Amino acid sequence: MNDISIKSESSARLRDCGTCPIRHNAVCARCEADELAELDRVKYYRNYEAGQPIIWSGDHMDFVASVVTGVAALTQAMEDGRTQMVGLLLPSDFLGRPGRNTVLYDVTAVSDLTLCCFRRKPFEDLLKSTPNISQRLLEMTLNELDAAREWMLILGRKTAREKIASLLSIFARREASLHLSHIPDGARFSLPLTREAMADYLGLTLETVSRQISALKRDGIIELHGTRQVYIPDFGALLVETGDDADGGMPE
Amino acid sequence: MNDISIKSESSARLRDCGTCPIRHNAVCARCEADELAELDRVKYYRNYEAGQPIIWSGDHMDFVASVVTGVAALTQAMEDGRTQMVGLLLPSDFLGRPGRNTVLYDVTAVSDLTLCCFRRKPFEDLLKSTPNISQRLLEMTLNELDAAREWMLILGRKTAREKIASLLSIFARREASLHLSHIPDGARFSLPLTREAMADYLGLTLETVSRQISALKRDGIIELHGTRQVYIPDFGALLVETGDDADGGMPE
DNA sequence: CTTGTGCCTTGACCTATGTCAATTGAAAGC
DNA sequence: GCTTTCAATTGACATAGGTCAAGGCACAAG
Repeated sequence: MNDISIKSESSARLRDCGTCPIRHNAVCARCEADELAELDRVKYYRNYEAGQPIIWSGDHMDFVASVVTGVAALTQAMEDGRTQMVGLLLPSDFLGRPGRNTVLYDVTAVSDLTLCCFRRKPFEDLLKSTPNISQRLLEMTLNELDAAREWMLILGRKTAREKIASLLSIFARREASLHLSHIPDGARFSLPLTREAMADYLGLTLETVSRQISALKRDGIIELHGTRQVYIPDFGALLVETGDDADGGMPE
Repeated sequence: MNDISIKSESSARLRDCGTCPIRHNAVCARCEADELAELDRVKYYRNYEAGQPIIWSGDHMDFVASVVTGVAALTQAMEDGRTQMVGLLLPSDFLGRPGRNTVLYDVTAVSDLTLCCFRRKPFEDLLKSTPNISQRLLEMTLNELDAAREWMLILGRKTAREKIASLLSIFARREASLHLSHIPDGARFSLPLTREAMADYLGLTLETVSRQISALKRDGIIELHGTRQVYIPDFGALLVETGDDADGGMPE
């Protein structure tokens, strides 16, 4: 919600890179004016409503894109309906795979979403000729790989409670990095995902997610306002619940 | 073992890129003679014995490297000893993270291992000046990200039996892509991992791994010679057990 | 051939999480 | 202000996989 739900009316406003909210974080972060102009020639915006599919696994994909506002999810599905989220794209994240014209997972808009799309072929050409783009993309991809690996530890080894705590701390941290400066003690944010989407993210069922959230609430680790607004009185206490060492409780 | 266990005696022989077994797959795959010469100036070889640690999470890492022969594992550990493998590096795979001088996971030699190392700083400079390197690295990183995402589905949603079947089919496929041409019906290979390492890979315990392997054997999906030699009479049957759709059983 | 030392297998039992089903809550349209 | 609808909670119960413990197998060293 809040800063996420810019709808179609704004697509005109967004056409200018100068005022683009992700100007300094996306693939184009390092581009000079002339390079932006090149990109501009192959770009267009697209809007999706919350819940809308963007592409299906196996589809032909003739563009790559940056998420401007909103949240998109990459999910893999099995025949029998089991589903695992394998990527969560937030503003400035990159969607698509230069060098491949087909897509390996379903992509869905989790919230209302605006993409800044680039036609794939010309983008690939730019990639070759513009180190400021290809190097930024390499950096972003390495970051995503690191995130994916952390996620694997969560999926493979953590208990349900630890999984939920980990997810909440990820959101809390991100919220902090956007607005406030650092230490998010007393963080407050609204969950961008339904219980079902959280379950898909964490390899759980929605019932287990619900139960563990209730348990964390009972134990005073989190407070809920309604069903989406989360308040974290003591971030350290939440961290302990994630099972990640770091320090955990500083007393002792 | 077989083609993997080239030991220290060979490190001299390996000094020449011309005869390097990974010449056409590693980061250097696209390099011209002059670019190889540049790389050569900052490179050196290192050998590790099976089981040896290479670096620990948090350590300073002053090199990046290509795996020349052998297998290395990236693992994340939790305080209480739980452990999850998050990457398995095979010959030609890249180790290290340009732009970061510290390492996020433990790296261990799973089998005897030879690395072709590049001093980090000069490698990063080359990366900036040599598109043939940076673009190959981008491509490889995107591939790893795809693999990581497939792995997430395995970790998050598959049953123990499906996990084992998936792992075996991954090995079978790789074996095939090395030696034979394609369809690995009647594949035969030796497991490069102990039961414990497989458990770490799959987010299981070693007992469960053992039980599921026994079960697949009982059901005639695989045959074992000793404890490591695997024979797969009917690859399609194995695929069905992975839970991945594709086609599965062609009859029907 | 004998003894170790690491794997690996197998069994009995336990628990975390999934499954199925009923209820409650809360935002959206009339 | 009601009704509808979709999301979330909660409970009772089932089960896959973890835990603990005892052997077994095979290769290496003597």
